[in-house]
Amino acid sequence: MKQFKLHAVSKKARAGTLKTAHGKIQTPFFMPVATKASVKLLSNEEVEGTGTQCLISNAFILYLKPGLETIKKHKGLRNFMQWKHSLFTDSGGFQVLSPDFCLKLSNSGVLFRNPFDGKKMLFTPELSIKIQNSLGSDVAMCLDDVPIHSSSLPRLTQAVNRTIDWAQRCKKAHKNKKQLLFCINQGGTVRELREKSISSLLEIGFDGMAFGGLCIGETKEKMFRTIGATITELPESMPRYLMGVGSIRELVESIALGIDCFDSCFPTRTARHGKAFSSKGSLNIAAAKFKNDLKPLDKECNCFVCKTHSRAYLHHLFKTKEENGMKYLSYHNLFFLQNLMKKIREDIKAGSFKPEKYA
RNA sequence: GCUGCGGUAGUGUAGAGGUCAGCAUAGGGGACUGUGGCUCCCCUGGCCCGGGUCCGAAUCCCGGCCGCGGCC
Repeated sequence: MKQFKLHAVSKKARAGTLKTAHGKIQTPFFMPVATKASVKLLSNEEVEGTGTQCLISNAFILYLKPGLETIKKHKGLRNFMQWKHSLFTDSGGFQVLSPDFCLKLSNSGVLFRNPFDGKKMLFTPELSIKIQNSLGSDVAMCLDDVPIHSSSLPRLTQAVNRTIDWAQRCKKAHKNKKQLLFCINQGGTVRELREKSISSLLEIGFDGMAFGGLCIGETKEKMFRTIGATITELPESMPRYLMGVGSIRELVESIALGIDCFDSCFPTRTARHGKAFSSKGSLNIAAAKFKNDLKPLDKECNCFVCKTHSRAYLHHLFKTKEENGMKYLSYHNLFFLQNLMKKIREDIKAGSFKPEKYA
């Protein structure tokens, strides 16, 4: 992949650059989610301030609302939301399969009910790609079939085969030459299925490879074992994306296995629920012990929240449901995470990356 | 002074002889991982006080105390 350049490898951990139509992303990197074209509670300037290089939005959700017409009138999603840097779009595979939408899953696609008008519609690989082409994101994701983690072997096998078939259809439908296209492997925590998924997808040929259907309830040990055992099948030149991972420990350990790219709602959602990342483990700011704590969330963090506000103040904002509390913790968590990613990139380049160091 | 109504977790309330006394909120703790943004789970905590009737009383009766209303 000529868009991806590796600069350094420290054991299995990699540092590189992913070039998109709108910038160079230093890897490994983390994307906050802007599902509905906005990182919840934060302005673009604030998101930039956290050190974020790239966001990920959601094709399916944006297709439902505001719809493609509005976004086309703005000449694309980046322009619509005024995000100046790189942007991924997720296919919508993860969302459309939720019981809220999904009526019937079949080889042709996902029959779903549009909650805004009640109409039944078929969401297909071709439609997902068409939407993502119109949105004009820098990286589009293939539509995949994501089985729940407790699925039977036949169901996992079906999902692997269907995801391969859908990836083929996505590739065929993909017309936007400025947009990279990443595929997604499946297979639960069954090594043979993952390997089959990976080899078939490699044959079709994509700009990047995502691990899908992980971190959805299986044990962390199984997740890491699965990634570790199958990531070796990938060519070095291919960027590897672990979808849906956003907690410190999982990020660090996945980077140690050779993952380059992540996205997750975890840092911002957990922030809205009062939990702040820190170098000494996360803290629940609403807990009574912080009522009179004058210290910042993390004394080593340079974010404006830590430089300005005490834990006691943030505790107060949560207890009184002032929404700045959620905003400040969202900002801090993203800043903390992006700062950690930066340190990790530097350490990989310096050859001093050790997973134990950060968690 | 007389009379009526009412007193149930910190707060607001349900409960009309047998309830593990229900609910909401506050308080304490936990969860959240390709987000339909204020979610979910767990825990603590209560029948105003005395008597009486009854196998059994938050519930019925009597007396007190307190609150609100009405009348002298």
